[in-house]
Amino acid sequence: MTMTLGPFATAARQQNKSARTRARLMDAAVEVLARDGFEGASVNEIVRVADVANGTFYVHFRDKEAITVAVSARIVSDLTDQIDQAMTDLDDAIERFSFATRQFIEFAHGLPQWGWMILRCAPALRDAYQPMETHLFSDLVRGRRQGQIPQDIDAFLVDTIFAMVTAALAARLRGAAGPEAGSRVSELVLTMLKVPPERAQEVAWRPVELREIHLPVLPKVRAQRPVAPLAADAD
Amino acid sequence: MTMTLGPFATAARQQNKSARTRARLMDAAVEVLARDGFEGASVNEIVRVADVANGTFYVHFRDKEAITVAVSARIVSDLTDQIDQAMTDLDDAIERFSFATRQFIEFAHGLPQWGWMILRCAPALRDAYQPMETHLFSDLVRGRRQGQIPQDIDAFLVDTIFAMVTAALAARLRGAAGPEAGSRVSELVLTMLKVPPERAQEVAWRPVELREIHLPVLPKVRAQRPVAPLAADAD
DNA sequence: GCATTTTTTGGGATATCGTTCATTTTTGGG
DNA sequence: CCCAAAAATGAACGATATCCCAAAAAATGC
Repeated sequence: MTMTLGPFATAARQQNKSARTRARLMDAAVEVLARDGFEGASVNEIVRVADVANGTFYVHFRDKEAITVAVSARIVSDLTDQIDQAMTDLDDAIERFSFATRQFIEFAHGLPQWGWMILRCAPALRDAYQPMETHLFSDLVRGRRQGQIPQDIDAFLVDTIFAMVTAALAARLRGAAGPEAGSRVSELVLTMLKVPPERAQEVAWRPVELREIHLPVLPKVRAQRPVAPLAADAD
Repeated sequence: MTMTLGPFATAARQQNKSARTRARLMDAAVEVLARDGFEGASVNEIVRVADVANGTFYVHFRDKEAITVAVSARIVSDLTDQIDQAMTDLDDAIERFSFATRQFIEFAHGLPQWGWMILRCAPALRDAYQPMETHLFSDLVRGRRQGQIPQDIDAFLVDTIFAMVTAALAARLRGAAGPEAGSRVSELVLTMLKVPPERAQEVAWRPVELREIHLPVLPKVRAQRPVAPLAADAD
């Protein structure tokens, strides 16, 4: 009966029961959403995977959408935080982009359910995943200001780049591409941005130390829930 | 009671009743799939939209997946056929790519439900939409052989380009981009392929006459169904 | 107009969906 | 160890899902 705990449940091991159950529901939600997509997922399936009574779900979340955005928010913030931390010493925008892309792909590849969930839910819940694009955007305008990116940056371009990176992630997850996926797509993007080819290639393929996956960020422990007569949706 | 007929139903107006109801089911399927996605769509909803008894569905299709691949196959073949026809006089691979991309996006924009259906079902039914990538692939290797594309072509690259084009289509459909979407993404792709910038820009933005939407290709009229005791799935 | 084949119909069997809520179990402080 | 608060439970609701099939309706050939 010693179930292997998911990332959220592991992180919540030291918290009170409510938080622990909530975490198990979130891990289960990731699994189901990754497998069936947002529209195809069902609350019943989530509680089945979480090994929890159906009524328990509604103690913690209002409905399917609520748990999806809660999980998405955590995934997005955990990912961007970790990648940011791993990049504190990088200033050059080109290098930052390449590193972030590679780290992101290898990261999601190491936690495939998170990766699949992102791929399957991002189109359905665009604004929940907006922070990732925003992050990307700010790094790119930095590069523009540094004079390294000749191309003008706007929403359309960021959208395009995001699509390229997620396509690379999809290829990586389905096994069509190996660990070089991040480098390949980096180089393609940089070339597209009219970065000089030698530099694009050098930066994209330079060996780099990717961080270990260390997830999720331990949530702030709160002694007791203050009020909350009914489930809270967003974290 | 004079319902406006969808593209399939219109094309099947002159055929026997079986073909006509089948066509109405397909139009309804497009509408529902575009709105709810593959996982979220239900047979019940399709028959409701088609204004047909639920039992009728199973006379024509085995299940949801069967009708989805049938519709997808028709959409893909109709689209590629029409675009091919409009390109018969174009030899230059660069120009072909740019034209096809622009035509494709404006096309799907003129028939938004088809566009949305492609966007929402392509990830779930990759092989049904493979022909589009294959088409793209062959045009690109042609350009490679013509010496116009310095970049090597492989599945990963085609995947990436396809993702870029569909992202542009999505932006166009949701109103985030105007008619320039096709040109913009064309130029980006060509730049990525290391086509000289001036040429990329010239080809991508040169005014071009896009064909009228003329759909779907009238299906070959067959006097009578020969046998088929139970529904056929693929066309 | 009639008989035969083709096609559609709609209700029924069965399963699962989301959701609520009265009840039971677990938790933790004194 | 006991008791109040917190949390989890699972039976039960109506809605909706898929799929089947005997019967009705429509189309077709003579």
